[in-house]
Amino acid sequence: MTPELSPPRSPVRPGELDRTSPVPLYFQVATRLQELIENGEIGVGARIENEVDLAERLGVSRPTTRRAIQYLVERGMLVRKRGVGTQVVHPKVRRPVELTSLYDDLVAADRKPRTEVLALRVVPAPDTVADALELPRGTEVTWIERLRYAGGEPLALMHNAIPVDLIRLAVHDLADHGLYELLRRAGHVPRNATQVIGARPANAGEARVLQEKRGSSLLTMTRTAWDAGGRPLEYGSHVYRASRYSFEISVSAG
Amino acid sequence: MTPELSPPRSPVRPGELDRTSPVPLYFQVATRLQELIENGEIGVGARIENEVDLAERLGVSRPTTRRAIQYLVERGMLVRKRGVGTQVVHPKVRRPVELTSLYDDLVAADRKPRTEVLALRVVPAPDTVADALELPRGTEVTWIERLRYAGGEPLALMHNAIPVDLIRLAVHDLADHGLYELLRRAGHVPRNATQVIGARPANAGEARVLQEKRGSSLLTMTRTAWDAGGRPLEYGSHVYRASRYSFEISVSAG
DNA sequence: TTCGTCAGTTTGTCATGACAAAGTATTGAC
DNA sequence: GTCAATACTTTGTCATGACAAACTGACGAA
Repeated sequence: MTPELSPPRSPVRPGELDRTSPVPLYFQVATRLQELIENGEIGVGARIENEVDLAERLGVSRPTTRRAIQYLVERGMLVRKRGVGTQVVHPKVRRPVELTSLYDDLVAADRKPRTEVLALRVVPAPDTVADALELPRGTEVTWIERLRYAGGEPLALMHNAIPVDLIRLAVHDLADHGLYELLRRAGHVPRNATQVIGARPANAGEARVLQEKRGSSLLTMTRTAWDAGGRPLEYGSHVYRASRYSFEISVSAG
Repeated sequence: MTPELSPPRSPVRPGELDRTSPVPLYFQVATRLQELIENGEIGVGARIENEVDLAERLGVSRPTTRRAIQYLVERGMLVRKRGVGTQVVHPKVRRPVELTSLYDDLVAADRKPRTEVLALRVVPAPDTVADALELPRGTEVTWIERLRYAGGEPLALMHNAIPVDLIRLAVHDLADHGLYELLRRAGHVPRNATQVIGARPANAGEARVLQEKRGSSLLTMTRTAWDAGGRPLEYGSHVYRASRYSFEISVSAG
């Protein structure tokens, strides 16, 4: 029943820990373990060394080792069973570590994104937008309209609203970078978001800028994003060409 | 800048802890804190008592208190800042605790779901399905086709494949319960999933059963779900009427 | 006023030690 | 041979103690 009972490997060598570093010990251990797993040096299903031995061999305490392992358990790379041990789980279930934006995704997929900024101005927020951003109705927000290209073809028409006091945006910044990258650089790290994804036929204006036929299917997405403290960062209302794009989403419970 | 600096409340009273219970102390503390937060007895933005005092007052060690708080931090209810304290965050950003299925969602929204089972048989898995479920190509799987109604109207056409050795399914079970509920009841708890969401026009057959016009927009979703150990539980390929349904998704990083 | 310094508060990291609970493997009785 | 009891392994829980790092606010010097 038990998978390959390969002899527990030696995951991390003691010399690799740096006690003078500002990086916490548990994090150094976790990072090294993660590398070994991602490089396949500890195969899927294999058991890692038990906590007690690992701690002793590395010269750290058991709680420190435990915390390192726990860190990887929480992001779904390892599973622990009392009385059995700790095993590496299949890579597919691992949780994404950051909230990504379309631009980041396209860059990562080498699809050569380009952004055309259609509008950038400060306007009073419509009620739905103000409610989403938890601002008093009528508060002014930075309003952005962008056309996103990938591989030379139009892909999405994007509308965003951002609280004015959060960040000063310039057209050339938006042309060269994703919105989330700019927010992060300004110290506002998106951490939670709710998205509503739907579909509808394209109207005439959308069909024109997206080079689709009128009536063809579009994916729609409205999103509100918050930082770790629950502060609303961004409201977005976007349409994507369904013929060229789909959402890939990882969900994990617990 | 700081929100209401209400005096730190007394969140948990010492008498509420039961050291003879098999429920871990840290979990008892966490549960009680969670109740207080959800009941609004500790308001959004309010600071909770600091770790050291709380531990002393409850008669538990600081690590135990810390672990309780950490538990709530990880599910997004609390935020900690070194040198500042621990605050309650806005309810909107809290992470869902379970992977829900369409049926559960409809029940919760009181939209009176009904399910018509169109097919339930064992067939050799197509290659894409076998790959998704990590089975050898050609392995037999349980294949389900269902038509899901809500409020008397057709809503979605659903196709699922499930490893045969996982669960024995009966038509009447599927008619009365969601697939995830049945899986959970059989001891297979879905924990992670990847979904790909897209859109396309309806073909003739889909339009007929869903009572839509041919060519109207449909939402498509393919999903693979795994349990905590990384074992594939289910592959699904579904289409939804875009005019009646949209996906609401919470994403959280870290 | 403005800036830096310093003390105080609070969370973050780490070590050591102990016992409990769950699962596995072995042993022994029948 | 089968089954139950036992020993062993491994993770889970909890306590105590210590110091570090980040933030706040008050104070004082320029």
